[in-house]
Amino acid sequence: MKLAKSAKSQKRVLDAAAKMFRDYGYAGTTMRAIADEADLKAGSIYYHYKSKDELITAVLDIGINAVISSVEDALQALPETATGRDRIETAVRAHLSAIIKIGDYTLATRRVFGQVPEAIRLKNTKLRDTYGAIWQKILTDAHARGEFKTDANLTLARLFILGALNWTVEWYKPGGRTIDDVARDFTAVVIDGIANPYGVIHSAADDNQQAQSRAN
Amino acid sequence: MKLAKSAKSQKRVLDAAAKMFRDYGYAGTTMRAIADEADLKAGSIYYHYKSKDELITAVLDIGINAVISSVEDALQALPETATGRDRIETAVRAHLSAIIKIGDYTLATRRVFGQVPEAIRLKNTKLRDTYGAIWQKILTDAHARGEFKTDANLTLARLFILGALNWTVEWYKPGGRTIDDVARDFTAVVIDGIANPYGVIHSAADDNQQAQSRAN
DNA sequence: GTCTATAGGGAGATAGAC
DNA sequence: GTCTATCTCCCTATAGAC
Repeated sequence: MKLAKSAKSQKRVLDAAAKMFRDYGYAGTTMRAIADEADLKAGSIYYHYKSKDELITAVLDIGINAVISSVEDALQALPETATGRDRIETAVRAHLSAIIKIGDYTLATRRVFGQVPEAIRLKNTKLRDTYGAIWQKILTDAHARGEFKTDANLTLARLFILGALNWTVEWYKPGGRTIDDVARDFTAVVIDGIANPYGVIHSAADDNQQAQSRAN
Repeated sequence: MKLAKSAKSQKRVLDAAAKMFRDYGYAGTTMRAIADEADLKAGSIYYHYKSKDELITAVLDIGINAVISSVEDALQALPETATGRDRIETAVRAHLSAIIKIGDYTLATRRVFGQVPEAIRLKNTKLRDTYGAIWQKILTDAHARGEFKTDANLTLARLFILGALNWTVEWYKPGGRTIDDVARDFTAVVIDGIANPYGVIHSAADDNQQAQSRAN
């Protein structure tokens, strides 16, 4: 699909805006800086966007929406019988994929969210709640199926998961660990924990037995 | 300990700065706004701090240092024999305590870190690495004692923990859940996971077969 | 220590040429 | 569609009175 000239430079402006907002924050990003990055002059931006507020709104919405739809699509592709573990791992993978594809937007979203004018923030908050609800559903459904501890604190678990996921955008870089690896290990921590299920049997002098017994 | 007049208004300026940086970001916060919040005039701030950069540096350092020393102190108060679980729960509790005491600084730190001039950011990065190292040590020590799964991905666990902890400052408010509750449940998720250790034994109507096949 | 006044530089946004 | 030129406003920081 070929883009018209207008749509093409509009996208250039949007990409540039995401990158600058990400690095310099909302107020710290000037229309001139965005224009430079997008290879045109400041005045020309106003042909595509009425104001700086309209630009940041677009960036914020894209950032969160991309993650939401990536995760939703991946979940819907799963069979009915998928377990909570399957769903968590799948959702984490989709979350990371979205970040890689549009990390500038996602990072911008996370970094400037607390700084934009209130009206803009409120609009975007609904989308964030939507994303939280997706995770809440994954957890409560699996809990209802008896997959989790009866007394597991699902709300807290969700907050931890979302916090950890929000943070991935700060450290996950393509080229290192694969998405699949991260998603698997991430899920393992949340689902199984890191504790040795056989209890502490170690004693500094003889960790041989330990290694053997743990190899089951 | 009574503070001299100078020290008192210096602290007022600092507190005001933390609050404004938190809400409006680095560039979005004006010296006038800080002055208003601190009940003096913009010009007077320069008697206490040479520049806006010096102010943000002070706020960033306080924000991260308070968390570091709170956690370090709490860990040192533990007996030698404390397990990884003890240490994690203690560290989480100390982290949350610090946030409650100086949440404005902690939030400011988290929110503006990505936006300050590079020189300032680099200086603060060392402190952040220090904090990461504290957690890494908790995990690797406990792992060496055989408390964790042999193949547990400690680096990822650390990133998970730090991400989740960084996020607590966005949702944890005094008056709701107690710090002790959050710390306990947080630790439970990381250490034990949320999975039902007895396998899936529940059936909604009759997903028995499904449960059996999953019980391996 | 805190004030007022202001220098000097950029900011967002608009108008009109091309 | 994009440019240049410019309006108006507000920023950081300084100087000197009190």
